[in-house]
Amino acid sequence: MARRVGSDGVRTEAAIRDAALRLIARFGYEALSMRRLAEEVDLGAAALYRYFPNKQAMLFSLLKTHMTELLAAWAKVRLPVSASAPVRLEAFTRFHIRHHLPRATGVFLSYMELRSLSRENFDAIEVLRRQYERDLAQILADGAAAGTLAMDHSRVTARAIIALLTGITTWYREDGPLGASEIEEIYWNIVARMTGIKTREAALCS
Amino acid sequence: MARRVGSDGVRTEAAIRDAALRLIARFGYEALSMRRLAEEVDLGAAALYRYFPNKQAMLFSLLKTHMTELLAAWAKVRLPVSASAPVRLEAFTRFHIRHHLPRATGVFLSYMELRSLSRENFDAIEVLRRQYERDLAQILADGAAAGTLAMDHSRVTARAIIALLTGITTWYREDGPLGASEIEEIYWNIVARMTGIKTREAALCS
DNA sequence: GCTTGAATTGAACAACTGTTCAATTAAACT
DNA sequence: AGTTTAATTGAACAGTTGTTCAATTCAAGC
Repeated sequence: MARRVGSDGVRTEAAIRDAALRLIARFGYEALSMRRLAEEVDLGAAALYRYFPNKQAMLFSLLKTHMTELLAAWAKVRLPVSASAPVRLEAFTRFHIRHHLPRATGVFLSYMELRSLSRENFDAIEVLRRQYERDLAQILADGAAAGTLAMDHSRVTARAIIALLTGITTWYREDGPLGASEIEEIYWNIVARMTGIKTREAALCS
Repeated sequence: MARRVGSDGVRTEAAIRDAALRLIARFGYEALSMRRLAEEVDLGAAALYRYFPNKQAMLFSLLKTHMTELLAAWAKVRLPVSASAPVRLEAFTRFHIRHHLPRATGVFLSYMELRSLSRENFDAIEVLRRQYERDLAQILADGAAAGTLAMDHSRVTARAIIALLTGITTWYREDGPLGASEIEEIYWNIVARMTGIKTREAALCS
């Protein structure tokens, strides 16, 4: 039967999280039963309760991990405010695409299953989401103030950009016609245009 | 009252559809039980099966109605190809926002619960969705060909625009700080910029 | 080999699932 | 009135749900 790695509970937990992400993305949180998930990782359903106190906590843990990983990864590549807004914006755009494309299932979950969270769990995730959004809005506001970007509402534009970039994951396929780097270029051009960049690709507006 | 069909069966069905839309948007399709839905409209659970053959058919009906209404409404305001691409694009943008803002729950469902559809039901909805998307892509392609718009990939840009516009429904609140018409202006400016419009607001690029 | 403690299990629980159907009520038509 | 048809129901069916727990298997330390 299941040839588990014994006391290496870490690998087991990772396998559970992985399967849970995949199955929830495919069928939805409510539609996924603990028995089905357990079967996927060759365990009895009861064994799952050694890794998560209950189903809701499992979902919360998945979503929270996704968001904290996102913020941690962004913190690593984020440019200092001393850099110009267009350069910081390009860094954000490329980072967002690079980080999200290989994590399509996690992204999907994070935007779809928020409603399955209890109120307090939802609030905890929302705080993280807004932090990310605010970071982008700040870049846009800085650019508008410095005259290197041109847009009407930095907060609204930030939301629009994130929606547009995240939407990639709904149609991107690894074996599709467009490669990740092509997509990166196309979308960076789009973002550059919609924020009225002036320092780069000025030819676009001539 | 002269019709043979039902006392006010139509009104009952509308009430059921309404409640179903609301409850599914809030808790998800899988999480909504027929008994809970029936309770919401003061019926026994069994009575629902007079209006829909089963739960899956109900969801499909809701999503299909949403999409056909969208396409029908768009067909009414769509401009002929004789009009310039920028004008047609503006019509599309404003239409999309006006149509979606008062239908937030339906929109949410249409993008969230696709995975809860059976394969064939999914395909039927997908056909409609792509038709809408192709319509926008055609406008962009026409504009690019005529030189009145400038973008790299009309298909990709069409998806980006729809994602960005539809994303409004995730944060728009009727009692929020931004009114519908304000949002319409902001987003039309965004779309105009990202498609490199040349005939209007040329000052943006100067 | 024996002990220890963690990992896993099968069985059980009570509640809930979508769906069916004969029986019943409500309404419409004659 | 009565007759016909539509609308609704309660009860039942056969599964499934998340979760608990005593009993068991397992891997490592002695």
